[in-house]
Amino acid sequence: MTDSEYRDIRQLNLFAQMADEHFTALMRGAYVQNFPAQIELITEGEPGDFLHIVISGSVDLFSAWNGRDTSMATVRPVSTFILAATIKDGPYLMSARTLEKSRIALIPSQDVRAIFDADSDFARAIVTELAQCYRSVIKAQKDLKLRTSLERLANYLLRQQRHAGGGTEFELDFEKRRLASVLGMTPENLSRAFKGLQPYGVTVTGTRITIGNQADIEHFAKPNPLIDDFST
Amino acid sequence: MTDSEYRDIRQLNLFAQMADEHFTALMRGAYVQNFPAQIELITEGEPGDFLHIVISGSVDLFSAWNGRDTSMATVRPVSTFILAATIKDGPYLMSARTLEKSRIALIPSQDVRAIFDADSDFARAIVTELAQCYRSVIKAQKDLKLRTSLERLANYLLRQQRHAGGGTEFELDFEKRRLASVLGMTPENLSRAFKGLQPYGVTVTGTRITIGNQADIEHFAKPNPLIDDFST
DNA sequence: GCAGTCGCTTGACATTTATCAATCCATTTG
DNA sequence: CAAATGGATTGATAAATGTCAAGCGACTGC
Repeated sequence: MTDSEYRDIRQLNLFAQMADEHFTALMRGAYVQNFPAQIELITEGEPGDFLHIVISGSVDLFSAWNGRDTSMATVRPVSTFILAATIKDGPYLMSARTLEKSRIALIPSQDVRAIFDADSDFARAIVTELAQCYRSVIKAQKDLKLRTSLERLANYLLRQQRHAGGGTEFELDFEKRRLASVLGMTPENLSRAFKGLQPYGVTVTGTRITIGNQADIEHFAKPNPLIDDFST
Repeated sequence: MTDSEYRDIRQLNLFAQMADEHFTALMRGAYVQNFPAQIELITEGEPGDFLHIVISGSVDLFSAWNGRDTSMATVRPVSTFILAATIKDGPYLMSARTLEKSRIALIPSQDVRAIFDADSDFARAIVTELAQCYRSVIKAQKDLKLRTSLERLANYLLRQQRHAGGGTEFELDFEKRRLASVLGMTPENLSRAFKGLQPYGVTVTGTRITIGNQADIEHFAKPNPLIDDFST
């Protein structure tokens, strides 16, 4: 692990406040590996032996049942994933695969649990992180249960726009087939949904989105902080 | 609060291991109140000033957007709800209403956060509880995204059957309109879904369910521990 | 450069789910 | 007891969403 990677990890909310000694201990036990694209890092159901950190690249969390599968989330650098399985010492509930060439750090779950007991700042950070994750999933659940696919897409675009700086033009940050899966629809339907947003001034060219009329699309999407804000 | 209620709360996973002194301090600051049925205890968006504990009765957690609403979960005695808002010191993401006459304890969120810092056993219990909650929502999300409404109902019935002891006959534990909302469908569709399960040996009389052919319904439902087991 | 691959789009169609209206049925209430 | 209420059911219909098949277009690799 390079010094700069080490510092990036140290600056994550999860690790920022803990004692140097404990952070060093965690990092000493960590493995860092480079993976090519499309490698399955984790298979759901396996024991959650490692806390994962994406240092670079990106990772898709997905799940399968009865021949179907769905993307649950995308993890981008620098952040951790599957903290809950680590804490509960339970099986992974989601599988994970690299979307591109990625660098991943693996910290043994045992170490995380041991240092949780020894470092109260780390304990507090873990609690905050878990609460944040929980609330994110609750929001996703509300999005799914309360909105149609067209509304989900519209609100996704507004979130993405804000994330990209708020300009009228921005890029989708992943391929459409996976966006469709994240939004809980088929790729065919996503195509049609983009067309369905044209009357509200949304135009799409490849991965480039243009919001032609901010008021129109917002009036349609009705974004709500209790569903769409990252922070709350 | 009666002695027996006090003991019931003490025995919750969240409070079982903490120091007596700290538990007593939490309880000293708590309010206990009786509410009639159909009272809105919490409105989403308000600051999460209290950790709630259902002592008796039951509470529906729900959310609304753009004129629609959906039940997210039902809380039954004895357990806590909206721990995450308490921890994050953020707004409630869900509203809560009593389903029947209920007795509720309210613990100021500040107290919870203060004692979290002072009692490492309590801190550990909170982390475990949050991880559990997170994983439950992930499972609910998989249920919603990977299954049709008929499949969700079939798996719900199997879970409920197991929860009721595993016999061929058992009772639904809440009214159908709300079951429909929890499962993400309309009451009309739930009615039809019950009919749709008849070919698999499921019969319904009021709130009483009979599983006529265990193998048949399981073959259709394909329950999966990573979606349907409470514990994992 | 060109064949092959893969993702995206489109159209036709099927399935699933929601909506609306009417009715049934059990429970409550006067 | 009768009327009223509210949930449950049913049927007819509409809307949303998925499936299948075909074609387009960009990128990849020989």
